[in-house]
Amino acid sequence: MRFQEIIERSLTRALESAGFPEGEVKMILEKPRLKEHGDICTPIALSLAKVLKRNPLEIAELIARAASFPDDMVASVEIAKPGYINLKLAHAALVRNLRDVDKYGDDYGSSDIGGGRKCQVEYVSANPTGPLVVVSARAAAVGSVIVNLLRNVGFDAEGEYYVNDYGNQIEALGKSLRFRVRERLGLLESEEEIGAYPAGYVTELAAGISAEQAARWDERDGESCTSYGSYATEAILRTIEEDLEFFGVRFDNFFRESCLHPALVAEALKIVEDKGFAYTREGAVHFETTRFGDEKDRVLVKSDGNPTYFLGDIAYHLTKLRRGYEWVIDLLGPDHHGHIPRMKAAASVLGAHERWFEALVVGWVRLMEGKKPISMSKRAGEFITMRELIEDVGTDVAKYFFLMRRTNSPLDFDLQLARKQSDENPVFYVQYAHARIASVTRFAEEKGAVRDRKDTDLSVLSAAEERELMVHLMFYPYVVEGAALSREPHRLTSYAKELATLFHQFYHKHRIVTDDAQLSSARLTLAVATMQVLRNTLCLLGVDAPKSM
RNA sequence: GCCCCCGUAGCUCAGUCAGGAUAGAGCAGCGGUUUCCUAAACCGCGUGUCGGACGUUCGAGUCGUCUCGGGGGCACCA
Repeated sequence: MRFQEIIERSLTRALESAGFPEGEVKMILEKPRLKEHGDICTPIALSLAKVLKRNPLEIAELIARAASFPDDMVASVEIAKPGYINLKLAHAALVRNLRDVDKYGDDYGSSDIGGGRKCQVEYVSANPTGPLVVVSARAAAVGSVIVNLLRNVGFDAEGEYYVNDYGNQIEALGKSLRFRVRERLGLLESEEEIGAYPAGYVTELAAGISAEQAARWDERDGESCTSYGSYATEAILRTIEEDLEFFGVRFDNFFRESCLHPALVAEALKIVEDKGFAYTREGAVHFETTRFGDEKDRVLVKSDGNPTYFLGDIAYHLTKLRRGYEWVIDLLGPDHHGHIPRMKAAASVLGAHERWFEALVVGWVRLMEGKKPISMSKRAGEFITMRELIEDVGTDVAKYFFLMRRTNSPLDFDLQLARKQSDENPVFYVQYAHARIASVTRFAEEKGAVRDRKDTDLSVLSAAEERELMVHLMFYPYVVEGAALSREPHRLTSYAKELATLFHQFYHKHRIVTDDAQLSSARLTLAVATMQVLRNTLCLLGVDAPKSM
């Protein structure tokens, strides 16, 4: 059982025996900002004071007196100013945790609170009409970490990429490709237009198509350009997959929109109609999403008889429901946040429970060269791709930058800063702590210093820096759990940075490998535990944990 | 016009979901630390209208209303 649970239970019992109503207020454990306030605090008495209209300090006093914590868990209980109850962890608990880190290793911090429930995170899902751009890189970083986090706390989580390989845009892409092919072959007629995708990568694709091939496609498809379209889509999709691989992001599945047509799309439509949420106006079938709080009703079938993207998306989510996911998370691009209400409406009509569908919006990424924003225009074909970004700054740096901030907040990505292989670059700070410990263990080995797992007397770790480091290690499972349950990867980067700081401070003040075999062994145990937790954190972030730098 | 996101230190951001203890980091700037396990490190130096106003509260960066500024969305496109 986690220490938080033990403490929560003790506090709940204390509330009971002191005669305070249980469940009236939520049990909250916090990490105090100031060291003097102990390791854990709870404002429970303050919350109760509000409900009971009594003096919070008195309540805190009564709870503190009624509470009995295990001696090997809590060393002291204090009440403070407005009504806080501050707890100090027992050294025995910190030591026990150190042994747990050693024992569980890569699994330290994982849990089973997900209960094996099957869930899915859909992310990136960029249209296969061009290379991935920078905002997709951010989505890739964030989405993959959310999958890692959910798995780590016991969910059966999968990552999926929805491939929109169907519809107008594919046809438009085909037209642009045909233009480039005919351009190369000198077959262009004066009135032909380049179409929606003038960028250079289409020209490159055109180079791989022979005159014979083009002639066959033209004969078969005429103006629809479907063969050009599917050729381009497949080629682009392959580079997308390669680029994601290069970025170290792996999907469990690429789901193609084309396989939804026409059967599942028809089925989805029928469900909306059968449930009475569809009507026809001006020849188009509408979905009354306004009944679920959307701004306006949305078209499902256009008056030309073709399904909209939205209907396809409903069919797609129908498959998610049928594939047995107990909940699904969609990472949406910043320009798609307006789709959330209609998707919630759709999920509801499909019969999903209230919280089945969750949308997370990934914020904008603005690339900066120092203070200057880099202007990008997708139409003009001027943009920096994900590939170019990670070739420029490296995958670890790119990922870390994307994961340092809250998912939905806009991000200025400073290329100048990211390129620097120096202390200005936060990812190296954390990696350096890991490499430094690895180096110390090598040194210890040379000197014959041993980290004896069983017999080491860890009670000698009594310095302030040692204690703080141990406390922080103890909080790791709590941080992972919080990051997973709130879908906030940036908590991991914050945690890693703090842990690195605490280690560097400890390292600076105390020599690890000395003539004192007992002390060396104890400090090595602490250092190695820190390395393990740094590695676990970096692993969740998908960032390398180097043994030397 | 309606809706969503953002507005916290010179810069980039945590903290807002669960209201509480003197609002925190990093970077930039200035000064210091190495006979000793990696100085990609450590230590010291911060007078912030938490965009603004009003409200709820014993208590508001956090909740509510209004407002200002920045971005985005409001297609029978995907």
